[in-house]
Amino acid sequence: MRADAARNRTRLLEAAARLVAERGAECLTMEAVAAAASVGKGTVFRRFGDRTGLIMALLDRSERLYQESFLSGPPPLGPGAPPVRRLEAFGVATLRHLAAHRELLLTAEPEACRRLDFAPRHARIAHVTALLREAGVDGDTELLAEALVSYLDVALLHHLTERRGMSLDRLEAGWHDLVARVTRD
Amino acid sequence: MRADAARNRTRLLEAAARLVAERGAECLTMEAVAAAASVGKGTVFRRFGDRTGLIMALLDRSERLYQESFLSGPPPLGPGAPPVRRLEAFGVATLRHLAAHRELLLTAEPEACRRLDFAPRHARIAHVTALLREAGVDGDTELLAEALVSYLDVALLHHLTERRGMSLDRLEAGWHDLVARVTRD
DNA sequence: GAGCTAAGCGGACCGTGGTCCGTATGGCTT
DNA sequence: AAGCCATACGGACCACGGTCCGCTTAGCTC
Repeated sequence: MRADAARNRTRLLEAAARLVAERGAECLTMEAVAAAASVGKGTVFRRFGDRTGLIMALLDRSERLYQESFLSGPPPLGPGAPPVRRLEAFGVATLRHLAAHRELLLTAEPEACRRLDFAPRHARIAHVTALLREAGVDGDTELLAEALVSYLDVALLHHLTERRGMSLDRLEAGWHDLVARVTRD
Repeated sequence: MRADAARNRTRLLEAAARLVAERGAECLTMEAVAAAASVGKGTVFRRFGDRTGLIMALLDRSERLYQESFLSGPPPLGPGAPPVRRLEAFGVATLRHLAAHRELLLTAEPEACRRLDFAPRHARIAHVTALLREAGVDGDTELLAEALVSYLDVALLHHLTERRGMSLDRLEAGWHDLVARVTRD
């Protein structure tokens, strides 16, 4: 990547972050970001592909931390704790991660529906599948993982907390319950 | 509703159905429907609110039939069979319903993500909640229903069958497994 | 440092969903 | 039959995501 491209990339990310901070995620239009970074609109698209790509780039740092925490962090989230315990912690961590970035993720989702195969989800599926197997769950663990991870969804989280008035605590308890039901033999 | 409005409504629905049949769901743009019905674009929006509304109207008949089948149809889907058996049948019926209208539903979904509260989903949640209680499942049945219904999602179905190459049979088996795990005590 | 070329840039342009508002008319009242 | 007005119409208009392509420039080569 050429120097000017790298510079523009960081300028765009900074401008985008500033926009979100000052005016909310809804004002994060591609044109506004371009203008705020004093750059052409085409440049934004070349750097990030599309709106979802830009948002993913914005969340990248947080996503890495989150991912590391369950892949190699301390127990009970990371390795060292029994698999079911890790699964419980994973769901809670994920719900909180989603809640923290809810605003941004929701404005990205329209595109992401089609992108149910985007990288973060893949990682979650793989992780849950591994934990289920480790826990000795038999049957179609891959599909079971898909079902479980579907519960850990921003849109669902948003719907249940905002529209249906459920607390995050309740969702977390729901996850514990779900894991317990699925893993007991 | 005035007579001309009613006439335009049916003309629009016919035009939309024709468009989908002839050129696929992707060509179902609001402007194309308006043109095909020889009507102004504004009229389409007034009648159906937005694109999702139009698509829901298009699927309304099928949705009613589907809904009736599990609310008052013959067992094991309808009343008469034991609740767990009905739950199993419900999932299979829903997966097939979704698969049948996949194309149309997918092009509507972008909007529908925000609309996790749209009527059909409500009905499904209510139904599953009732069956879980009837089956003697204790705990947060409402939330458990949300988790189960999240598995019955067009976008997920599409992803798993097209992108991951799973068969519909496998998804149905996965539902049976899920129900078994959740309801056993 | 001149010349070359791939990489990058930017903004005009397009399609689509959705809004708005001035105009037309169905159909009720008298 | 005439008058009235709520209802409905239609298309110009807007915002935004995304594409395209002719122009610019970083930075390597000689």
